Amino acid sequence: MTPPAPPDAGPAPLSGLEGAGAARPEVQTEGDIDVWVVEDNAHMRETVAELLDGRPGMRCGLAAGSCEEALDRLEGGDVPDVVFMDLGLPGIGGLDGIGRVKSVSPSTHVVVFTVHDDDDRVFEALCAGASGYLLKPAAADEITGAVRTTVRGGAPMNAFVARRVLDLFTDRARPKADYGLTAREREVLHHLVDGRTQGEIAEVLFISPHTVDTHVRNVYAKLHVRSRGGAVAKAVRERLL
Amino acid sequence: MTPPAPPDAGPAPLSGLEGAGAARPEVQTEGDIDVWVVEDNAHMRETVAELLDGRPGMRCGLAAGSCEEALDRLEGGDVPDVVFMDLGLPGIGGLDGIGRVKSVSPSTHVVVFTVHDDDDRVFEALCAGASGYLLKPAAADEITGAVRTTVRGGAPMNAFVARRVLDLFTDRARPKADYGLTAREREVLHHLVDGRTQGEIAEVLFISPHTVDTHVRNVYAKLHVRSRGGAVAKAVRERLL
DNA sequence: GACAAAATCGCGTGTTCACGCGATGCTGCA
DNA sequence: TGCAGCATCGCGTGAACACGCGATTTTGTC
Repeated sequence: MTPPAPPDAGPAPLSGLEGAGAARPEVQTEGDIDVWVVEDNAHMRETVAELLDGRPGMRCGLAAGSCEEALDRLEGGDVPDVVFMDLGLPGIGGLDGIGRVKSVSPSTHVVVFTVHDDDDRVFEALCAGASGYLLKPAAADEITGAVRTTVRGGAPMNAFVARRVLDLFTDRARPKADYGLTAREREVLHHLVDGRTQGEIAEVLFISPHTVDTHVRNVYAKLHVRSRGGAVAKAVRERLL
Repeated sequence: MTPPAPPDAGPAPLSGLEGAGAARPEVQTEGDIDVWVVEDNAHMRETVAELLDGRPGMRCGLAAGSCEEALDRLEGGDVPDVVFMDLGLPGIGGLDGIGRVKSVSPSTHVVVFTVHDDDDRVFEALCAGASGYLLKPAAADEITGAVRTTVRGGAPMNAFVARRVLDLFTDRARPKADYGLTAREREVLHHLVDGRTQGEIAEVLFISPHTVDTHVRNVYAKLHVRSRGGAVAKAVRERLL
């Protein structure tokens, strides 16, 4: 887990909140982390952009109001290190935007930045390739910290989003239909998934092939399928074993 | 994501580090969060236990050196809110321990507390039902924060563990063997998974059943299976579609 | 333009499957 | 004491499958 310690300008100095457009250092070294902000709310966009530009070791290379704008720049050849992506965007939504950004530039880390924290959006965003999930409102240090964490190979998200991720991916949420299969039927189904023929199953279970046949029929009936392929697919997909 | 705001005694007062066994308040209200610590290193165990007992709103109900000890108490009827579980334990290991604790008391949150952060252990721990993953060494506030976060429905873990979780569950890490299937073969395989017969597939694709048969054979050869069930299972399990 | 890979089509044969229509025991439960 | 649910066994039939051994055409690439 030891962070690979890539581009980082050391611990962020306690610089406090930057004043509105005051004298900010315009030095943008090539080694800086290039962060793009895609956010339709102009005020929020500017605030974040200024925050990023005001911190050493990072800069805001683009503050776009839409995915289209960012994608244009991307296809132009520019490649940011991190993209902060709002989800509630006009035109190409943020969820689609994540996938498009990643397909054009797989090395770019996309961090979702949104007020929405429902299961579906979290799930889809992460499946689309997001490397982090930040909730608005976020403190300045949360945002800059997320940038540094991300380029170091971490996935910034709070504990509640993390829990959602866990629940989503470990199926604790899923009801897990069982179709009323008996133990014996499940056992037979298991062998079917392993690619065995009815005859082979009969040998393994020390029962008649006819009995296996009966079990298979019952499984088909309960799973509402009419073929081996359908039964196996349903069993694997819905984890009925 | 709004935390359901359950038992919580407000923000932890900045109590500093507690002195060694000094006069600590022995008030243990029934409403306190009951935390058990399972950790074979006596010094670490005592340190954490004292930390927990020293904070308002929580108490350490058990400081055990082994899973067996904790499981005995569990089966005796005691049910903690949170269990801090070390992974490198003698006897029943921590990974097994998680599953056992959860099976006896599903409502108990198990938080892993370990120095190990490799993929396999993180994966197995979370699959076994862990609600969080804390890395040693951890600051006092990290530990008590993790307790509060957990009972509020969060999953405490740092950004690097979170990234591991993401990578593990979204298969970004997995090489994703493709067995050299051609586009057409993948298409046919897809229909097989959907439970269609070769004749039906032929109709859908406007080709001869013989051609479908050939494709199916090639798929079998490439997947090293000799039956429909085997092919479908492999396709679904390894996401070849 | 040659060559390889892929996609297409064909036949025959033995095996396995899906399903129709039975049947007998055993167990738990009302 | 039923009676339902489960597991077991049996036979027959037509369809689908797995595989052996061909073939031609299309497509892409060097």
